[in-house]
Amino acid sequence: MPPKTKLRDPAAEITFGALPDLIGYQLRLAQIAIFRDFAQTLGSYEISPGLFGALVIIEANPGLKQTELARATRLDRSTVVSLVDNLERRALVERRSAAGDRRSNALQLTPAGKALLKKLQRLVAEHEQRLAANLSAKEQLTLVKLLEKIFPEYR
Amino acid sequence: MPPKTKLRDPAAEITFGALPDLIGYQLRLAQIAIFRDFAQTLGSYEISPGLFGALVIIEANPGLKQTELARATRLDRSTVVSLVDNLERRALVERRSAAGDRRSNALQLTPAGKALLKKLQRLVAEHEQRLAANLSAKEQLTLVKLLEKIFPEYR
DNA sequence: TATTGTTATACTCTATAACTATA
DNA sequence: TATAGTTATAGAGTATAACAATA
Repeated sequence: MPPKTKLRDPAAEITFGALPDLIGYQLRLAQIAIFRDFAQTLGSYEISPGLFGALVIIEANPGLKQTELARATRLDRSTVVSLVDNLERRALVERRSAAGDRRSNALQLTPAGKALLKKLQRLVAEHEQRLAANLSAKEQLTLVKLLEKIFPEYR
Repeated sequence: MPPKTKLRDPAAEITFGALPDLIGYQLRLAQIAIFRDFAQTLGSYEISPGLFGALVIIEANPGLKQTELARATRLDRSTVVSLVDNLERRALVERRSAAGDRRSNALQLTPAGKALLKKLQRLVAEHEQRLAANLSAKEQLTLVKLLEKIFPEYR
């Protein structure tokens, strides 16, 4: 007799094979959930995790060039152009002329950008509390430390 | 004098403000690196983490319906249509007629699908070893356990 | 009425390649 | 020659809404 695939009991639970043991899989699942909560938390502001990160980096490094922002965010230079377009259209970021190199832009938050970022940071802190609701303070620290050990050579 | 934004020293390193302490941020960084290594590892096979996960789930639950696959992968039903189209076009998955309900498809791996999945699983195991290269066996286990505690209500 | 799969459509995120202006 | 920013374009991945077939 040829080997036939045994079909599953349609009433049975779906199983996930070896997936749940994979770090990559659990990380992806966690991120899907995190992304949804993030979007819901910042709902009215139309700010993605990527845009939030860019705002934080620009605030921490006022005057940085787009190429530097691209490196810091792991995005292509061309992708950063639309990202900055987006933030500038909303008057959160300004492209200033950089002192000493007329090719590059010096990025800065506008006062409105700074004010918005303050609000966002409060909301993101709440979001972090929610995602870590089942983790002790010590576990949260451990988690960050372990995540930092994944492909540290690419950071 | 009006408060002026102090520009950063152009020779200085870029800093990341409060981002590195955020679980969500570290998770995103880790995932970007993992995704790139995954793609490189499975390079010639054109299989994304999502497609790999779908193959594993179909193998573990032969005969499952598209709607069930959608739930398991956290994708919309319509997204699963193109996912299955993709795998069926490559003769890795078959849509069989489901016994007892002519609306639904019973999904199964083809022999070619099973053979490919075996190869992929070996490659993914290598990929996991690489991403966890800096983690002890105990740390790997801890990491998975901690990740499972993030928004468990969405799993 | 409700569910399954499907289609048409659109939106977000991202990259590659080619261009320009400056260095 | 090389770099900074830009544009045009394309591809992946995803979702929403409306529909036909079937339950």
